[in-house]
Amino acid sequence: MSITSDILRGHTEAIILSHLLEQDSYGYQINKDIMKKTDNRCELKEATLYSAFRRLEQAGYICTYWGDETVGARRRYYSITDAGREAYQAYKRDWEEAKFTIDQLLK
Amino acid sequence: MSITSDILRGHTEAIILSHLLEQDSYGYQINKDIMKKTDNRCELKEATLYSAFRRLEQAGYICTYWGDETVGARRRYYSITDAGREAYQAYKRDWEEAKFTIDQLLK
DNA sequence: AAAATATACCTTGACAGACGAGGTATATTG
DNA sequence: CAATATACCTCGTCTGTCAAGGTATATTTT
Repeated sequence: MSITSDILRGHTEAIILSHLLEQDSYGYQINKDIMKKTDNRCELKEATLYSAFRRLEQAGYICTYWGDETVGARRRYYSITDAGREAYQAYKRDWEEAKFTIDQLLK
Repeated sequence: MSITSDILRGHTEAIILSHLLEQDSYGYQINKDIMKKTDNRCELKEATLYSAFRRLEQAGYICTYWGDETVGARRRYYSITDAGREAYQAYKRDWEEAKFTIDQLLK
């Protein structure tokens, strides 16, 4: 059983930011890590992931740089900014409150 | 602080079904009740509510009938069906699992 | 050596749900 | 008699997800 798009929606950016709190990473790796962390219950589709990266960069929550791979495909790394860290905390508060509120309604 | 549309998304139908488990009700009342239950943290906008009613009816999860008001505006009542009750239980399981999964990702 | 798979990036267009803005009608209150 | 509350509804816009497609390099399998 996997999480539906409509429930996932609104959490994508927070999930990415959370991941970048631990360490800089790149698209393909983030994708794999999220699946692994959740035993494949949650998969951010590539198109979803990349559109979220664009929004996060636009908002100044992440910045990017190319890795210096000498072998293999090039990697675009993402790094969380201070504004991103603040945004993450806000997202997290929203989530805690939303959980409470939705629980109130689904009795 | 109120819950964002994107987090709410995917829960609208479940929230309505949950409400109808208690008793038959009509749009305007459901709207007010939800706001009251959540101290105005969650408001289903009218357009959102009515489009959800259409989907739920289409799916056979609710059925409707007109109230027999002798005074005041007419009311269209909604009633949950057996299929609706089952769908609600499925929604609820999804929600419990989604909570767990998202919590895993937002550390 | 060729084919398949894995790693890694990306874009385009369709789709669905939330909602702002608008509309209708009746009853009550100031 | 105007304003507010109750009660219904539709249309069109916006936004995030994702299926489908593309590129390029490295490794593994046949």
